[in-house]
Amino acid sequence: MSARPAPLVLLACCTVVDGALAVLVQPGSGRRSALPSAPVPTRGSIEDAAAELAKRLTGRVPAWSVQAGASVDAGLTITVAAVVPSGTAAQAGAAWLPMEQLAAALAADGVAAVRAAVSAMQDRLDREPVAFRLLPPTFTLTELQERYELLLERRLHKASFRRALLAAHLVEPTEHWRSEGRGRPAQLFRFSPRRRRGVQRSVRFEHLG
Amino acid sequence: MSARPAPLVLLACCTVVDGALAVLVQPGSGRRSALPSAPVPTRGSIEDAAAELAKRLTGRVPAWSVQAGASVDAGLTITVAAVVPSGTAAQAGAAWLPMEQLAAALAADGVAAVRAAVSAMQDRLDREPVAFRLLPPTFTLTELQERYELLLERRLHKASFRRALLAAHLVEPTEHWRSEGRGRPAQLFRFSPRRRRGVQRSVRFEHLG
DNA sequence: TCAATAGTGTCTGTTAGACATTATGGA
DNA sequence: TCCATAATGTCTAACAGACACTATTGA
Repeated sequence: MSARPAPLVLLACCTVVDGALAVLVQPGSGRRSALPSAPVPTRGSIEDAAAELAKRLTGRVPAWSVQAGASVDAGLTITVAAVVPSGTAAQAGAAWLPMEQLAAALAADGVAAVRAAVSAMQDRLDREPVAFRLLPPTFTLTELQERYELLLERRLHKASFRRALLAAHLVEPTEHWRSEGRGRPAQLFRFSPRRRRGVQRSVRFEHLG
Repeated sequence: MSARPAPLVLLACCTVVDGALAVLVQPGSGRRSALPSAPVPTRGSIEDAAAELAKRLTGRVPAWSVQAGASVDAGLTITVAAVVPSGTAAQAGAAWLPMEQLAAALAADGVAAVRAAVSAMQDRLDREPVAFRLLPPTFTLTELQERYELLLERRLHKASFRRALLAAHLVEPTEHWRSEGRGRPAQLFRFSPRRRRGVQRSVRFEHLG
C-alpha cells in the first residue's frame, strides 16, 4: 500500500493589475504555471498557512481570505482564495497572471481552483469587504465600483451604486481629492463601516433554478 | 515523528423533525453524541463519500449537499452539509438531534461544524434548491415557506413569499390538494424550475460591515 | 355557525435604474 | 473653449411589506 500524500493548501491569491483581475502563480512543470501550495499544517489554521505562503510571495499577508473548497485529485487539496491590494508586487519567482490567460497558463485543476476561488469571493461580496481589500486604504468611488464590477463580472449603475453605498454607511470621505488625467478630480474615501441596522429584506429566488 | 492521521469527512446531514431543523448524530464518547465521519477517499469526490455515509445512516443519498469548510483540529476535517426530506428515518444507531439541543449533546467542534453547515446552506439558499430538498416531491407553499424560515431563522411575509416564488417560476401546481386539520385544503406543488431570465439586480451592501 | 387555514387583491413606501444636469479640472 | 470625468437631482417602474378580504374546509 502506498503512503497517502500530505494534504495541500492551494493558494489563489488575487489582485488587480491594469484594471483586470489577476492571480498569483509560480513556475510549474514544463511551460505551465501553477498555483502556489504548501502542506496543510498539523496545527494552526488553514487560512494562516495560506497567509504565510502569500507573504513569502508578495511580501504581505493577504488583506482578506476565504476557503474555496476541497477536492481529491492527486491527494487532498484545499483551495484558499485571498486578495491583496492592487500594486502589490509579486516576488520570489512568483508573477501575476491575468484571468484571461488562465486556461493557457494553468493545468485544468488549477483553472478549476481559481474559478472556485472567484466564485467564493463573489459569494462573500455582499457580506464581507472583499472589494475594499483589493484597494489601498483610500480610494475613489469609481475605483471601488470597478472592483465590484471585476468581481461580479458585470457592469453596475453608477448612481445606484453610490446611493446604496452611502446608505449602507460603509465609507467615509477624506479631505483629499485625486486628479486623474482630464476630468474633475475624485474625492478619496476610506472604508469605515458603521453598525448596520438589520433591515432584512425578502428572500431572493432570482438565481435559483 | 508520528504518522499524520487520515483526513476525515464530517457529515452534517440536516432534516426537519416536528417543525424544527435537526442534524444526524451517532453515539460518541461518554454521553456525548458526535457527527458521523468517514476517511476522505483517495479517489472519488468528497461529496460522494459524504453521500455514502448518509446513505448508510438514513437509507438514502442526500437530496442536496455542499462543502462547509475544512479545519485542522485533531487532524484535518472537511465538513459537508447535506439535506434529506423530512420524514427520512435515522437508522444503524444514528438519530436526529434538534438544533436546540446542539450545545448540550455535541462537543464544541461538532457544534462549530453544524453552525458552519447551516451557514453554508443559508449562503446557497437563493441559488440552489436547498429548501426544496427538505421536502418530499410535492408540498404545500406553506410547508415550503416554513423550510425557508427555518433555514433563514426568520419569519417571511406570506404574500410576498408567494409573489416572488410564482414570479420566479420555480414551482408548478399539481392536481392534488391536502386537507390538514381544520382550514381550507392547500394545493400541492412540485419543484419545477423554468429557465430564469437573468434580471441581475444591484449589489447589496446590507450585510456588509 | 364558528374557527382555522389557504389564497388573493390592493395600497403604499422604498428603491433600482434611467436620464439629465451641474461641477471641476486638464488639454 | 472644449472635453472628460465626478457627483448629484429627478422621474418612473418594480417590488416588498402591510392589510384586508375571499375561499374552503372541519368542528
